[in-house]
Amino acid sequence: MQKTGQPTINDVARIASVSKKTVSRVINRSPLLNDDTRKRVEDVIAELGYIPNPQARALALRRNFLIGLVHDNPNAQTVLNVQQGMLEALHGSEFEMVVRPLDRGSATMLEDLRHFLERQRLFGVLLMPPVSENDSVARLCDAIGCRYVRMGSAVIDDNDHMVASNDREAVRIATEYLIAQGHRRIGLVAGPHGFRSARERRLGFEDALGAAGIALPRSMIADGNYTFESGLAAAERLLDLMPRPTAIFSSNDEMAAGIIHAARQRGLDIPRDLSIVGFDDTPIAAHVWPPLTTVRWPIASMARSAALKLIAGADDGSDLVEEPSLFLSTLIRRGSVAPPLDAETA
Amino acid sequence: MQKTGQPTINDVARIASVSKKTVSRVINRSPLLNDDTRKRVEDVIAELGYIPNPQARALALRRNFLIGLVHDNPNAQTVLNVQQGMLEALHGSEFEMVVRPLDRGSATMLEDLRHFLERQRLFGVLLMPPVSENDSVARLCDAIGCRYVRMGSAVIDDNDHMVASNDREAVRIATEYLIAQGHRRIGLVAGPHGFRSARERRLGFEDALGAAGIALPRSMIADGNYTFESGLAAAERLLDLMPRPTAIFSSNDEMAAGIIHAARQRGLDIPRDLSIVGFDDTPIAAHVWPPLTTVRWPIASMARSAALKLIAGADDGSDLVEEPSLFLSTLIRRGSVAPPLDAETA
DNA sequence: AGCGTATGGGAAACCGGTGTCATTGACAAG
DNA sequence: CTTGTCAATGACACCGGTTTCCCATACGCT
Repeated sequence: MQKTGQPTINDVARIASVSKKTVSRVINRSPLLNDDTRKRVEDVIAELGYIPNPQARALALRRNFLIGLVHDNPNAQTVLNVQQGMLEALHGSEFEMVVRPLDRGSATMLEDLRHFLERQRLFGVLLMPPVSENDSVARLCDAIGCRYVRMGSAVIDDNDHMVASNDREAVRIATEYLIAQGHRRIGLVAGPHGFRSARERRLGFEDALGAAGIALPRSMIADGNYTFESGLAAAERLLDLMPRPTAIFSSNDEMAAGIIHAARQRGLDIPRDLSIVGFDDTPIAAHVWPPLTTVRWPIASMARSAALKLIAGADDGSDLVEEPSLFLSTLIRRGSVAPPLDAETA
Repeated sequence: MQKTGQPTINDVARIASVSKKTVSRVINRSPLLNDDTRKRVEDVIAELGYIPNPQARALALRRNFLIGLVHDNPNAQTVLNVQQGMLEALHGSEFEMVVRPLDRGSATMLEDLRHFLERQRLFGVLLMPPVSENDSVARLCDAIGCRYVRMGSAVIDDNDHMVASNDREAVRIATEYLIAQGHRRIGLVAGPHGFRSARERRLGFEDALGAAGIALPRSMIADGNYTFESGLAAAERLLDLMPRPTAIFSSNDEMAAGIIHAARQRGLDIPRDLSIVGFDDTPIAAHVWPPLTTVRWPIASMARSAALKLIAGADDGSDLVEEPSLFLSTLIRRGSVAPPLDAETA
């Protein structure tokens, strides 16, 4: 009877006149193998174009080779950067990536995730912010026995479960840069409540102002939710102030684009009348006019590292190089910052 | 001995005092079952929280429940919209989505894909443009026995394997709109060679001009490659012309943003001095100033439909509703188009 | 009562791998 | 010449489902 599908381990074993087990040993690079035998089996494998069936392997090994990406991040570029970083790490391994967006705000979010994890029995999941900041999600993974690594803007878990950037420090440095340019009235467009990144960035902002002895009236802080529109609305509030700020730090680029928009509508020139610093260094930052000075967040590298952490120890050759847990963001200087006008007159 | 993992079909069978096969029948809703038995088994399943192991199922059924998304599209928003549409379709089914970016231009691209498909034995793949336009990829899927559906901007395969938008017609309508506003010198920023969408959009543009009896000198066409930078460069070429165009159709939004950028650098006012129409309706279109008049491409719906086509017939309850194969793009009018100045003086 | 037939349900093989343990032969040590 | 050790390999059960086939019972009919 003609076999229809791909060759199996049995075909290889039969043709090479060895047992399945020996073929299995060849595949798994067992050291206890005669070189002649190995060669013979390898030849047959090559000739047949045999590829082990991952489903069967998964069943026998009682674990599968799927890594989940769980996210509820609204920014497409960010999500795709993470995907790219993950896939880079998974490339060459036997793991594949399955993507699971979560509906933040949905009451059944946790239940959905549990269902997903239990059904698919994933080898591990990578948690993207903001859902990664949710401790009950991490506890759920633990309870189910699913490995996980969280990405975030501050260290909120042990090194094996965490890959973080130093948002607070990065924003402090960015703000210090504005201060060094001579700015004293600096506004903040904050991120949404409940986002750890929003909090870290705000703290970094306050750190810098505090260290420079600059007062931060509540009116200089406007809330946003990381969207273009919210940035626009926040900027309108800030630009109505008398005197108005000479610089604004925006907690992400998307909102910074909204701020630019708002400033332009009032006929303000950037950076002459208003300096702006963003965060993320998404493509939008380089595409607005003027190009945005912003903080670059090494997101793909973080995701890559997170994925490597996840599959570390999964026998398949991945060396036990300790993956870093902290990634440093850097300030990218472009054209949206200049000294304030009133500094020149001083 | 304490079982460590999740309950299996054997546990259910033992506790319900039936055979594995009967449990299997319950799971698969076999009609030849006594209601009492069914109830009893269902109770045990609920009590244990039993969930069938997809790996074991995949092995026994000789097929798995993974749908691949194969893409080499540089636009993050587009890719994510497709993912969202796919996941919508897959939601509630037992299928999961695995993502596979391809390195267009890589010589081993086809070999990489073959390797991926053979190893993972995917149930099916969804092909995004531009790779979906590559016939050898489709043939590869056929040869391997992997189902596939292609997304594209023109019908290039039979309805079972294709979900298309009507780019040509949509661009014709968009261009007719520019003509109706009074424009006669209209430039085109074309997409990259080898992209079907680029060709279709160009053809639609030419259709409209031809029907209106407007000549299209070669100089009015500038090549781009769908990136912001290429749009900027193309616009610089077009805006150097004497007389310069009063309107430009850009084959996508990203390049349109570049055109806006270039126009602004020359002190041109949009839309007074230059009207611009884009394509895609990505978020960028609403965020540039002025908001971009563009063609909206129902990409998530297309992806949803494509995924439904893929899993159609996979027993699991999905009705045999015939999924549409052609999706209509629509013109979204925003602020980047106005009548030309010289029309007013005429 | 005897018999065919439909229906519910079980035993065992199978899917394609891996783990455990036994077997074999070669060789060094006693 | 035995015995022990070790390297190389095979036999067989197992992972958790599905499929095939077969049996037992209940029912309708003559």
